[in-house]
Amino acid sequence: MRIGELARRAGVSERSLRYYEQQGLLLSERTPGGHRSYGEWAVDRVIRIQALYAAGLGSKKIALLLPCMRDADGGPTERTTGELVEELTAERDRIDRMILDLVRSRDVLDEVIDAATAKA
Amino acid sequence: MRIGELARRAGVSERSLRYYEQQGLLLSERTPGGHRSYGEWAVDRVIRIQALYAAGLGSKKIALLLPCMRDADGGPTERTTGELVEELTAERDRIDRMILDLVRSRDVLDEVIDAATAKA
DNA sequence: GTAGAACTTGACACCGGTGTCAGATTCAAG
DNA sequence: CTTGAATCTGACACCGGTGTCAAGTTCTAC
Repeated sequence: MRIGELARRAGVSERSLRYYEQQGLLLSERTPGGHRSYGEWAVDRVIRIQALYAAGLGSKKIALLLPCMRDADGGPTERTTGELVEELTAERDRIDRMILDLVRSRDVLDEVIDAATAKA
Repeated sequence: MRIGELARRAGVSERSLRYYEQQGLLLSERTPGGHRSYGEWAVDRVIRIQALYAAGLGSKKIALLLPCMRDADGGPTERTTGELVEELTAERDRIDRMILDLVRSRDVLDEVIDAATAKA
């Protein structure tokens, strides 16, 4: 499939897909004319990339992490090095804290919403 | 207390505190010489502001939301308008989705970490 | 009074993923 | 062919909370 379809199916812009490729997160075959061409595996990968971005990871960390993930994209599943494990653990802990903060903020919002809704 | 102590106790920079004030999120008394002075309530408020920022809300939304929160700061707890409730509900749903994404990303990280750790 | 820490305002820069525009090229269908 | 849609590369801008520096003022303790 080509970039337009991938963008639509993965729910991101074409701009972002080209950016991901530039960051080394997403490979593409090329047609003789230079247009990008993707296999089915690309959809899942892009969605995963999005999730990691949303989790606050930067391109570099994601680039290190992706090859270590056993996936449907048949990647080589590289050996995770000790140093990387440390970084990933730090990221996981950061995400855990972020989740706690978010839950609290959501509860605060719920409280306000409930108070306003049940003001009957 | 003054800005330095507040910054230390709330875990943010003085820069941020001045910015919050500029955005109308944090009031301060002033000494005759113009230095900011805060009561104890400020610590909780700043922490709450931080949590909302971390949840992806912008200054304007937070400014609308803060007066509606019943708190230890003795704020007037303004009436939440219908329009605001809609916005807040949208924010809450967005945060919910964000939490789900984060949990999934964290689980992915855990998987990679476990795989690398238990490779014995 | 006086020294040094703390505070003031104002300005400039950054980050990094994304939007968007321009101009050129390619693809697919008639 | 030809034509219109799709894609290509490259560049510029944005956002918005925060870091940081500069020059000046205030506070506090001796």
